[in-house]
Amino acid sequence: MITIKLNDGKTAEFENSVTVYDAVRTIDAELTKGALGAVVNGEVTGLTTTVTTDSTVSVLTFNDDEGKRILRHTASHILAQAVKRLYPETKLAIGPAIDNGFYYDFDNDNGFTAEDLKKIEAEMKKIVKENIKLERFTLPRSEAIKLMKDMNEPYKVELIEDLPEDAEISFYKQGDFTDLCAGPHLFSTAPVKAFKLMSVTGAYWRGNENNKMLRRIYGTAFTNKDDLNEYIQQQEEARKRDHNKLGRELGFFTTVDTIGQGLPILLPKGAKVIQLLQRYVEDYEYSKGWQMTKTPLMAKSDLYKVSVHWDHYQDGMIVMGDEEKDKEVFALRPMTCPFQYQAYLNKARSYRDLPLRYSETSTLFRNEASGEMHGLIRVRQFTISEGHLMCRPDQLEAEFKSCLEIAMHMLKTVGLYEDVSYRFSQWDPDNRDKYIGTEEQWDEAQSIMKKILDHLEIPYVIGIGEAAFYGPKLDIQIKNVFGKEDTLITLQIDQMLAEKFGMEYTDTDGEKKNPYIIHRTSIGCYERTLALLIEKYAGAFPTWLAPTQVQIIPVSEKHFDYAEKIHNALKNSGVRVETDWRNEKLGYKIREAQLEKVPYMLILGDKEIEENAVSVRSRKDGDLGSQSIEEFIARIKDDVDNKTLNY
RNA sequence: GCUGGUGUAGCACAGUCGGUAGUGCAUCUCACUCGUAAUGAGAAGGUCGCGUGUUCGAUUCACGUCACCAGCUCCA
Repeated sequence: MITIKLNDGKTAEFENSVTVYDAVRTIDAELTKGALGAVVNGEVTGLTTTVTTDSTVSVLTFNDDEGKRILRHTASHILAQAVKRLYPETKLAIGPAIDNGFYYDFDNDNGFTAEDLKKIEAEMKKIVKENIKLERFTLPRSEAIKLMKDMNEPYKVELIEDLPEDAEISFYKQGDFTDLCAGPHLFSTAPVKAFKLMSVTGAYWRGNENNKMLRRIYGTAFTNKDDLNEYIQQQEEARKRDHNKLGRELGFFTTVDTIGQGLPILLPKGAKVIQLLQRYVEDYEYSKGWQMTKTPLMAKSDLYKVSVHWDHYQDGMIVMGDEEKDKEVFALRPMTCPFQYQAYLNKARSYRDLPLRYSETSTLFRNEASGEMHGLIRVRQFTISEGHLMCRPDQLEAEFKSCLEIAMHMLKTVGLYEDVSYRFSQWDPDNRDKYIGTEEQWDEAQSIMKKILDHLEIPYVIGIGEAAFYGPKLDIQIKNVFGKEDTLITLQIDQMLAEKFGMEYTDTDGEKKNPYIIHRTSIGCYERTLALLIEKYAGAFPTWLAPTQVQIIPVSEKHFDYAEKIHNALKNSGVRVETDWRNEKLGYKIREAQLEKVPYMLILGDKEIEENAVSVRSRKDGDLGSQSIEEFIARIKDDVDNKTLNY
């Protein structure tokens, strides 16, 4: 006899073995409703798994992340089955569940058109309706390979060959379709009630650009149509915030064919927001003991050879000239490090000089691959709040912490603090060519950073192979409206470049030593930050960051004199004010200002002139009634001084 | 760089199965002098992304190229 215990405490006994589903149904049939999978003794499994020992079982539904994954993983198999039915020559690669859905990679020389997707969806509907049972079976390695060879699935053969010798090789079979898969899966295709194929794109086999590019079909799946429709609607709503659309519509930036890719024009509104951020960051950094440098935007190749960028980063640099032909070859700088190091080298340093904190609002140039550019998020020229901090080993933790605190402060101030995640980016020991330094140096730098991060209780994930070539990083990550993650802020520990540059300090014992260097940014690059702020606020910036804070709307031409008086009063108080001098109806001008997302409108007519007041309309709350100009100015100043994030 | 898609007036989009193009908003002019999300009338605005080819004729077809979009790879 075995005892099965549900997580709510109810138990039952069974002979020798029982499937998870039967056990749950026997103990509490209600729980089988909406069940997609289960957790048995802490392990996620399918409902048809057989249990042979005393076990604790809980049921997974669509409300559980793992439940969603099971449904969507099966949906990806249904997709593959439909594709094989319609296009039998197609080869299968991989098809996992992902955050908001699933995908499957296919090798199909003809690709898939939008029409094909419709056909595939129709076939998938049939498969769901057929209510096909999924059966799991395992095979010894050689038989598994033989099966996949017989089925003419070379990618699957390759996958099996790469599995460890002792791995259990499992397959899932659903009717006329069998796939190599670790599972778990649904017991049948029927619960995949609502799904949609979203797009077809290219993806390299095994994520390696030297491999063949496969066709990836993305889709999503839910247990009912309402949830699917809600999700699609949410996606559409999110896309309305897309900075690349909204930022252009609202006049923050534009691009011009003849200038080139990744080289956006920041229009007055975008430039204003960046100026406000930049001033704030520079002043704040200064208050925290950082000194500003201004270093050249380009240098001879000699500098980059010292910094090893010439060997490790040349593809990413804009190089002017040809070393074969030209006496001097220049390159635009892709980062500020080697330039600020020259400031350090300007004189002999003592342990008393450290920590030395150099900041710079630094314009950088990177020759990104042509397909990488994206609005303001990924560009070829950008300006970053860059900084390098040279310190002694005993200062490293406190200084790293203070750099992190500045970054956190900035995230809170602009309102992105809740939206970020942390990645501890480490080197990849299996890919030595990408990095300089020894294994011991990497172990040391990474263990120092780990200690600091653990000590500060930073909830990070580890990114293998994401480190800079000279050291590990703490990357502060953020997702855009499409769910794509980018690095917003980075803090790096570098114990290699100081030696390359001959940067030293004389320690208390009279010995010359290399300082540790922290590479860091406090708000990341301004273009990217602007993009994410546009998406965060849907263009409706908090008052302290709004390009225009107040729009004055005279009721008619009769009120222009008074409008001018108020305009000047606001302007003299440092408020960013515009007046709509056009001869238009009041309602029209309000609508325009509202669509421009100006935080405050002031309506000025006979009534206000008589009362010597202003009527305030808030973008968010509508008509706020009238008040004196002094009161209104105080209100704006309060928003600005407190960096209120009300929007 | 790769896969797929897109490119028609400032913006959003029609359209031409090959005979040089429209609608709405915006712009300009005139009238209205207006009270919290669009007043009315008129005018102007486009070598249909760029180049080459096919053709009597190309915005439409083909090829190339540039830019934009999504994804992959890469990265702040």
